[in-house]
Amino acid sequence: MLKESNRLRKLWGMFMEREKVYTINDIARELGVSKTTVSRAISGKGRISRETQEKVFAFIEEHDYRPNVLARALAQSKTYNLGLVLPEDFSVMDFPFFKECMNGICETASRYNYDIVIAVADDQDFSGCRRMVENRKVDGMILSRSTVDNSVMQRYLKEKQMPFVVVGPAKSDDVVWVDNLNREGSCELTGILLLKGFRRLALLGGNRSHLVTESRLQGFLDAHREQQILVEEALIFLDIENYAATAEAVEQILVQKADGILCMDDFITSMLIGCLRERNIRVPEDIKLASFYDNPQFEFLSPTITSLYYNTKGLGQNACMTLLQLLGEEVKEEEAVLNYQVILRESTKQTDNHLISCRA
Amino acid sequence: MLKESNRLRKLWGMFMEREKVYTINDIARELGVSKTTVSRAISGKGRISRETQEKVFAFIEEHDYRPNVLARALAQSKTYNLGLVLPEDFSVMDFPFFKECMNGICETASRYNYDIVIAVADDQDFSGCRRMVENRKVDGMILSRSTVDNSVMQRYLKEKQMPFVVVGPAKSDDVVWVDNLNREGSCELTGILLLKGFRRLALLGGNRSHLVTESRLQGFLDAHREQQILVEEALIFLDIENYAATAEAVEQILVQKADGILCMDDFITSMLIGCLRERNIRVPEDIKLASFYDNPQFEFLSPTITSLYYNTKGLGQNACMTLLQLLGEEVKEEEAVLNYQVILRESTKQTDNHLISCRA
DNA sequence: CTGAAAGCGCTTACAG
DNA sequence: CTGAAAGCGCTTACAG
Repeated sequence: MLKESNRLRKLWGMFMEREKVYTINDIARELGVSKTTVSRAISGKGRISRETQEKVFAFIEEHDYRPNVLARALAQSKTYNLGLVLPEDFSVMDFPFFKECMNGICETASRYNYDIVIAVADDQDFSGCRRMVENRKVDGMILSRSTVDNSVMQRYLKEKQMPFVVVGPAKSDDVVWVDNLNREGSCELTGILLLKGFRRLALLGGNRSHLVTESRLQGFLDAHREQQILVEEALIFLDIENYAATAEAVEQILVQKADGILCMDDFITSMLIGCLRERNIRVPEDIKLASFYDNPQFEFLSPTITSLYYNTKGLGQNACMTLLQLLGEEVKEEEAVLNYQVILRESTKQTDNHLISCRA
Repeated sequence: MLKESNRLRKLWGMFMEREKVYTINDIARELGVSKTTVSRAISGKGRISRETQEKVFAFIEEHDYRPNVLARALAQSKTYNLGLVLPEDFSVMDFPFFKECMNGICETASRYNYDIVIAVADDQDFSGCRRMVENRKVDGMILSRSTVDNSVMQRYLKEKQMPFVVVGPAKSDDVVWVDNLNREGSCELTGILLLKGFRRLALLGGNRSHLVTESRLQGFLDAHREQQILVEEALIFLDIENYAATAEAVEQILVQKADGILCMDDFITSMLIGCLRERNIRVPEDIKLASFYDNPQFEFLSPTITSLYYNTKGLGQNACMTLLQLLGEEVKEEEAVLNYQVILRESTKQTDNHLISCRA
């Protein structure tokens, strides 16, 4: 094992000398100024003459000097790292969400010269999160949307006075969070379907204790209220969490003669599609169908599914900006607009063609 | 904006005093020893009496002392961070791979008290990767499998003498990499199908310049050779990268009367399923089908797909261990076994029932 | 506007 | 086995 290890290290030229790496001391010496001055020139804090600053900049440029972030971190007791907590397992349907969100977070973080450190953690086991806190590896944390409750972890972070932002709806009031406009989006999608003439829309939702379920339900009701169309209570099915529940709902939907089905998320949609296919019910010929989240996984599906598109990357950016603000960073950019877009596709087609309604 | 920022910070009690956090100096003073001694007790390096060490440990335990990782990092010029480079975009089919792999990496890293810092980067734009290097935020890097070539980034890392490990097949010899046993797995799956009586297996593969395509092709050939069965060249289709190519291959496959189709990856599988469905060709009644990677996305698919399962989490763990070795860390645990498992499901069913062949 | 000095909290030769 | 001291590369009152 040791021999192997040495072989590998040699491969990397670990024993070769590295190129000279400058420190603030070197610069000070070369330029005949104090390192205080150099530090000031770089940070831009405190008074400094234009001339001196330019001299320093020139040197930095020429020798490609980069301040040692570690040293700065120690001096300022700041790490310039943000923690990103991801759940250990999540539904296949949620992958695109996490990836997009992460891209947004990384992009914004690096713009402020912060890095993202990840931890896999949930309420059952947040040792990964705890390590970060105890080792003081991060200045703050982003808790990415998790289906399961993580209030224990949140309490821990509060106790340790570690600033954090939650992506997704928060259960408690004194938690900073960012989220998609679930209620508004749901209202928009429902509204458009109502305008298209649907009168007996069925709604399939997940666990009723999840806040997102509640928001989307409210949006569904809002849209009906706005257009003064009565909601058929018997067509609202919540707690749809498995295939059996979906099948049962489909049974009811057929009996109640719904003219369209709205699924609150893509997990439900995928189960529903399976159900309908099994019973040889065709979409959109026999029944129309729409989903609340636009999943790339359905790209190859036939028929294509009418759905809501959310700006998930923007959500990640906002989460990151919010956290940076908490940390006292001066955030200069505009918040990303967390809009949604209804994308009409084949699954709700009647006589009209593709039509895109865009709320800008 | 500023006001808002202040409100948020108050929310966090940033202005409250934090609990006393001990330093190595405090311990030294309280215990009446030098901080050198305390440092030695903690690190276990150098000679130290049992008695003293225990005294230090007791104090640490009682006051829940944690060394400041930043300070240690500066003193040792080590960050105890590993970079994980992810591509900006990847196919939906690859999500499970990345997540599993990441879980493995994180798990191993934290066991050695390292953290994972992520960067989104590829050859087109690896500024995220570059920032990490320039800011010296990490001790080494893991480049996760990317479909596109990232040799420019690799050259950069070599030049900067930043140790790295590639997950997936490497193009060049002097690169350290870990990968699934693609050739062996492919041979195994093919072999089992041949044993089941298939004689005219078609093979659908992706870009022929990808090493993984080559490995899986070789495995396919190996299996035929082992059982002395002739390979029908006309049934091998490479460069299947879009729906049109898939459709064309299907056309040929029907003409050539293949009795089964092997897809090299799940992207191809999903296109193939679409194609077959469009032409009303039933699986497994009309033709059998198997895929080289076991994707949870096909969970709900009917029929279920016979496929190869890889230990992706183990792959991540190995990648991390390999990197830690490169960094001179004494890796004590066993390498995870990178096995594969052929999982027979409905899509290749003939008269026999479910059967699982497991190579342990 | 500039600098000397102390400090951030560790590690590590070196000397005893 | 233990300790005084220098050092890691920055920042930041404080004094000029």
